[in-house]
Amino acid sequence: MAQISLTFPDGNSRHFEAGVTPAEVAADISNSLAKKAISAAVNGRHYDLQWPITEDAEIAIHTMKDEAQALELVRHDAAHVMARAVQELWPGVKVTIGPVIDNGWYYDFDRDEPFTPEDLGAIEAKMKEIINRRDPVTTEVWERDRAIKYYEANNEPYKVELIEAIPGTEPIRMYWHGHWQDLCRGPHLQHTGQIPADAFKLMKVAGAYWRGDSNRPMLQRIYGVGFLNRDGLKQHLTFLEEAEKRDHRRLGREMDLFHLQEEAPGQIFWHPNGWRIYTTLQDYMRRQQEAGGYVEVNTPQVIDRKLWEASGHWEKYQENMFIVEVDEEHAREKTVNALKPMNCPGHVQIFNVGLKSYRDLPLRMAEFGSCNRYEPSGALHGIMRVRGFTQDDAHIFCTEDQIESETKQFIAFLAKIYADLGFEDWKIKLSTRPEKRIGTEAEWDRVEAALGTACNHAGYEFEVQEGEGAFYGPKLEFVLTDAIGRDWQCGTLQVDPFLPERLDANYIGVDGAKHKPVMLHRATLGSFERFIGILIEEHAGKLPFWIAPRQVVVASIVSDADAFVHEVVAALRARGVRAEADIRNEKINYKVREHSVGKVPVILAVGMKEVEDRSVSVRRLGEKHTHVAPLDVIVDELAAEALAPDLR
RNA sequence: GCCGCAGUAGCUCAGUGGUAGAGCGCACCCUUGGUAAGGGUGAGGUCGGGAGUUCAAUCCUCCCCUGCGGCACCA
Repeated sequence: MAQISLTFPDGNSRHFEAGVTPAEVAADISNSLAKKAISAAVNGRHYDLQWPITEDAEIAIHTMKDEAQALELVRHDAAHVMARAVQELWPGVKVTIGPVIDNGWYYDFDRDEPFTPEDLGAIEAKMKEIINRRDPVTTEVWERDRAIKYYEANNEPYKVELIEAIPGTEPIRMYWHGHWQDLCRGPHLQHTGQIPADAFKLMKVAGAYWRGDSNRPMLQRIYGVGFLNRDGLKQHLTFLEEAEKRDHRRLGREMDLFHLQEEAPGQIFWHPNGWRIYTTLQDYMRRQQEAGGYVEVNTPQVIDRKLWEASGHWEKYQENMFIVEVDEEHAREKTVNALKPMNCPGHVQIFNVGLKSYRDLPLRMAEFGSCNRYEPSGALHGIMRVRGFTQDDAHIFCTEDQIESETKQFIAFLAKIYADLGFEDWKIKLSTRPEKRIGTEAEWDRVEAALGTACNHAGYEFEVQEGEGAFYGPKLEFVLTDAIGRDWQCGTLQVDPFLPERLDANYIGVDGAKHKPVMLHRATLGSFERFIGILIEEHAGKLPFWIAPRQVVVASIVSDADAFVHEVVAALRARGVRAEADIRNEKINYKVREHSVGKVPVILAVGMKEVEDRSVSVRRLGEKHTHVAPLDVIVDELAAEALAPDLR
């Protein structure tokens, strides 16, 4: 038998027979390591303890102390144990796939009856039982045909389909947890007893399409979360509870910012407090855009279908558009119009008026464009995904040569704004050519590279999403995260050489001939609605002072101070601070509590002492202590703080 | 759009085949209180909408709407 040399993390090497498994290596080191081992790293690859090693390699044996690997295995085995529990409880339920995800795993099942919340409890109990059996996990590589026949005989058609999709070069690996069997690429734990039985929880059941395809059967997905110990689970559940308190829908109600109601699904009724946030942001963005070399325009809401046909929206996007037909009885001519879902065709109309020269490029045309899209009902989500929204949209008409510098400039523009708004943590995704696309490979090569280099030159990393680009061009997505870790695309930059073609936009080049400009669609915040949602969740409602809708409440401690309260409010308002008086017949404790819950950044309390020396008692949100400041000092201080970052 | 769950007072929620309850909030009164809920009294509901079963429906059945969690979608 051939010998191989295995090198351990401490640098020592030893010889073993080729085909030795990590389990045997561990046993060779010590009995206790053999018991504690969960998997191995062999030349950097996460390796099952049972897989044979056939060549010289670097090896490390993992135990539960190797947290990343342990979590991966625990969750993966828990997914299998869950599937086993389901099949033990309800024989005949078909199994499909069950991957590890953030914080846990899911497994998709095909079963006629829906799983109920009570079922989850039963499954959890059965899982604990299986874990306690400490069933060994074993594995074999099977011939493809044998595996297919096996699954056909067991009435598991989804598994057959999975095997058929595995490339011929890959082994078909079967795993057993005791007598229960599943197709799996591994690796896995030694036995089910290595799963901590008190550190997982089944969270919810949801529908999910087989292979993510809405034309295929709807399966039932059970989600679980799992950790290495009870504390890990507890921490996660606490995090979810805390996240619930940051939910913008809840804070929107508590802070009296907006509401939604069933007569206008997906559209927002902005209350005074919410609208102050909106207009403050919009004013700020308008200044940024002016400074950034944009011109602002405004275009119609309701536009004849002819223009949408020309732009291609009628064909490609109609099912997402609100179509407006004028009643024939009331109109001399019946026309079919659509509410604009995007601003681009309108902007091209403005570009097209008069002849443009290369000297006009790049032309940066901005609009706070109010759009309506008929989003699928299931996609609606608070104010983050709505049917009526306003983009801080702009289209940059430029030459292909200018794409890179415009992109770079835009990223810097966006980064500054995100920083001003308190976001340091965001990421860029580059979506590249999709399967269905127009244009030549060479064109795609050029524009994708231009976006990528622009990012690099601007000093930003990006994640590539292969095939996720628009059919007309690649795009950059600027992604922010909500309270429970869901990603939302906010900013975007998309290259579009196509619309100028369709809508016949031209400029006269240096050569005196007509040329087509390239269009960059770009948005910084994305939509005010979504961005405000993220902003609320990011700050848990405690918005930066300059954006806070109610910046200061001046509260009287005794009613004899009421007159001075009004004087303080007036002084603040005169300096541009959003201040309100609270002279209600309530104790100061009550007022402090109420305005703290309402996330008012500053409470100024006024009693007789303050009246006498013309001062106020200052209490900042989140701080327990207070201090007394002379009126004119605090007015200066808050007036300075109320300025937007770009005006300081 | 698909799967599942839910909809009772402004909010959070309890409840019953015989037309409804709590806490908070709101109004009024007492209280003038020094930094996260002082006390009392009172008003407030077509029980999401429609149809059906029943002597009788908020409750049971069906359809629809909206919301929530996922999936799909997201120019």
